[in-house]
Order: sequence, then structure tokens, then C-alpha cells
Amino acid sequence: MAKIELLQGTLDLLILKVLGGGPQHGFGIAQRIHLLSQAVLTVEEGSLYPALYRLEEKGWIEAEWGQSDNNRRAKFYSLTKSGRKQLAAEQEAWDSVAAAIAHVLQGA
Amino acid sequence: MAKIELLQGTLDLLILKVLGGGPQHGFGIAQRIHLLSQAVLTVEEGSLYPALYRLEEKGWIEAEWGQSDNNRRAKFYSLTKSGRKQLAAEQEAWDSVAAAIAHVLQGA
DNA sequence: TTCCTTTCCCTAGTGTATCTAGGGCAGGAT
DNA sequence: ATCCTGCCCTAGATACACTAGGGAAAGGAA
Repeated sequence: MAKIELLQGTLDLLILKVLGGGPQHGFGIAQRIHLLSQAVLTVEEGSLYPALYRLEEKGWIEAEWGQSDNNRRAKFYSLTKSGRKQLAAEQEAWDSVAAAIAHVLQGA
Repeated sequence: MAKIELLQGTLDLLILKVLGGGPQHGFGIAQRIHLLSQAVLTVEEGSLYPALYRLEEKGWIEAEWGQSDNNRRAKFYSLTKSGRKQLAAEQEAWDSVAAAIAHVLQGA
């Protein structure tokens, strides 16, 4: 029984958002999400890497091998132009849905 | 390719919340969510009924056949005591996760 | 009357996202 | 030498919303 930690559909948004702040390697993205969410959100590696491939396949991010701060081989991802568009769209969608849910939670 | 309209995991919460306002039949629950969300959220029947069975099986809601306002046979669901607890828990979880996502969206 | 639309319930199968649970390699510290 | 950590990867399980159907009965329209 897989315990779902993230809301399905939000991981892409979170990744894109982090990359909006500059290139990052996979591990770093997960750390950053964990940190920024004040440890509420934890991205498992088994979710992270498949998600990165998805995003890359759709042309929203692109990868390049490099060297991490800790002197380790790491794949750095960065937003493409269409990724930037996608980020804006997903953020808007999130805002809309979150607001809608808030309405239901207040109005019932 | 199934287009996901709802955030996975939030449907239970929405249903419980609506039932927190009093008993409702399935169709009515979906209408209410649609209405309260200002037509942003649409619950498909293929999502709704399985969800109701899930919730019933877990003991959070219970069903009783009755008559709808339109004089039709309808199954009315209502919250159980443990359903009330579950509603509180899920609402809290939602608040926490939504806030966490908001943090990431602001902080990156 | 017959038809049609609406309301209400139901289910099998599909898709996809996240998870669990592994595996691997290399740097740096002990 | 050994271990821990950082970093990448993958196969299979699970969960949940979806599509795409089905059916019955009320009430109005033709």
C-alpha cells in the first residue's frame, strides 16, 4: 500500500518552479522542495527521476551532465522556453483549483 | 488518455465536507461540489460512485435509500462519527499541504 | 399514447502518477 | 579498508480519477 505523500499532479509544478530559480540536479531539486516546504513535502527518488524524464520528454526541461558542489557527477536540469510557459500555465491551474477547493471547504 | 480534472486525493475530502453539511445523495454531492467551486471542479460519476463505496467501506459514511426532491429513488449518504474525525484530519492535511506548496511556489 | 430529457445509480476497463524496494558508482571521512 | 553520503536509475505495485458504456423511472412534450 503505497502511501501518497504528494498530491498527484503537483510534482511537475514543483520541479518546474524550482528550476525556474536556476539549473539544479535531481537530488538538489528534491532537497530544495523539502526545504522550501519546511519539510512537509518529501519527494521520493522513485517519483523524482521518472518525473524528470517525463518533463524532459515533453521538452520542458533539458539536462546536462556536470559536477555538483560536493564534487560528484550530477545531471543538471534547466527550464526550456516552453518549460517556462508550462510553469506559468501549471501555476495558474494550481491557483484556480486550490481556490476552488477552498471555496468548497468554506461553503459547505 | 484520461484527463485528470480533480487533484487526486482531494475527492474524498470534498465529499466528506459536503456531507458535513447534512445528508445528500450521490448526484447531489457532485452538483454541490460543482456549484460551490463555481463550476471549476466537476466530479464525474465514474469517480463519484467508486469514491462513495470507498468511504462507506472505511466506515466514514453510511447510506440509506430514500426519495429525492425530484421524486426519484436516491441513496442518501451521511457522515458517521468516525467520518467526522476523518473530515477534520483530511482538512488539516489539506491545509498543511496547500500551505507547503504555496511556500515552494513563493520561495523558489 | 409515445418519445425524450432529466435525474439518479452502477461498473469494467484504462491511464498515469506516485510509491516501495531494490541496485549501482564514486568521494571523502574514519 | 570500510562506511557513509550524495547522486543516479529502474521494475513492479498500488491507487485513483477517468472514459465509456449500461439501466430504470419521473415528468413534460409531441
